[in-house]
Amino acid sequence: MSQVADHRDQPKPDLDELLCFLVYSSGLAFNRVYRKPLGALGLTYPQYIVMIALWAQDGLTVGRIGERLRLDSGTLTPLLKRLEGLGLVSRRRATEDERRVEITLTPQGDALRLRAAEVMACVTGDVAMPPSEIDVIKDQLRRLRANLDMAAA
Amino acid sequence: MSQVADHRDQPKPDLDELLCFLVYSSGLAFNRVYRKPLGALGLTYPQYIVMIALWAQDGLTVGRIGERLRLDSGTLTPLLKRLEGLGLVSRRRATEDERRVEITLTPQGDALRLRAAEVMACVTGDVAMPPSEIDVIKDQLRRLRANLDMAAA
DNA sequence: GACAATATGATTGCGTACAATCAATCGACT
DNA sequence: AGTCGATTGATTGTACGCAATCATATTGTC
Repeated sequence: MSQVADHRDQPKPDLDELLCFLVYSSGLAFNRVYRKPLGALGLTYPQYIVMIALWAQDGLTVGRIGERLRLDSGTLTPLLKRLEGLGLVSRRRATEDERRVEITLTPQGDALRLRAAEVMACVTGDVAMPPSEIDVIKDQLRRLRANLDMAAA
Repeated sequence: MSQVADHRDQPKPDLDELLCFLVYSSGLAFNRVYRKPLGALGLTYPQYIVMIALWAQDGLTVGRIGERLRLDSGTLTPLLKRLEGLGLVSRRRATEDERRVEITLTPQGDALRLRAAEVMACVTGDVAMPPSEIDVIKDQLRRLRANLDMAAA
């Protein structure tokens, strides 16, 4: 009994059945939630995560920031120049190795830490899921991302 | 007993402890995995999901595509013009309501369905997680996204 | 020292994302 | 017919994200 299959029998995947689309659209949704409170600080979401990286460890080079955020210099260079224009960070060539550019928080950049913590708490509330479940999602996303990284390498 | 807390006691969140960053960076990782196989078809990831929406239901207007993909006309109009330039879709004003622009698959656009299915299967392999676990993640992301949508509304 | 190989950012070009705004159209009501 | 309000895309401007390329600086080797 051979099975006949024209393309009407092909799965017509609803986008919400695709893991890739759920990740993609959830990222857009996060961005929309962050837009307003971060906008009050003058930041975009990618700028915010750069600041988080610097609050955790100041004085990183462009390359190290890129490793942590998984972004390349084509993204980071103009972004960091904007943060510099906002007076939140300073960029200067390392004296030991003039290929490197070290990014340092200014006092204003450091001071933003507290207001940013409020944004984080606010968004955590918007997620509106129990901490135990959030931990599960985070663990799954870490493993998913690791698998994708492996495949893209 | 008042507690002293300077900012060194503040949590210095590792980015990988933040749900928002895991979603964000997983989206970038998906994009990187899709880039090569989709590039062979001449598509970007957002163009690919537009095509998926059209393969599921042809003849959608710009606005309806935007609803399904959660993108606005500022994103879709140039994207659809590129798909038109690739010969995959046609754009024409609806005669009944000339505000609407209907997007229709060309034969070439429809034909791409099969090659796209191979890409999907390939990426599904790259995800490298058991289907039961994928179903769990998808369900969690749907609920997370719904909560974020609620907060952003 | 000379020179190749490597490392590191910067630049350019293309394609999203989205806010804000605009233009055209439609619907309903007078 | 005329007009007001709402709908729908298109346009503009800003900001990512990344591939490809470039310029500079460093390291290793001779």
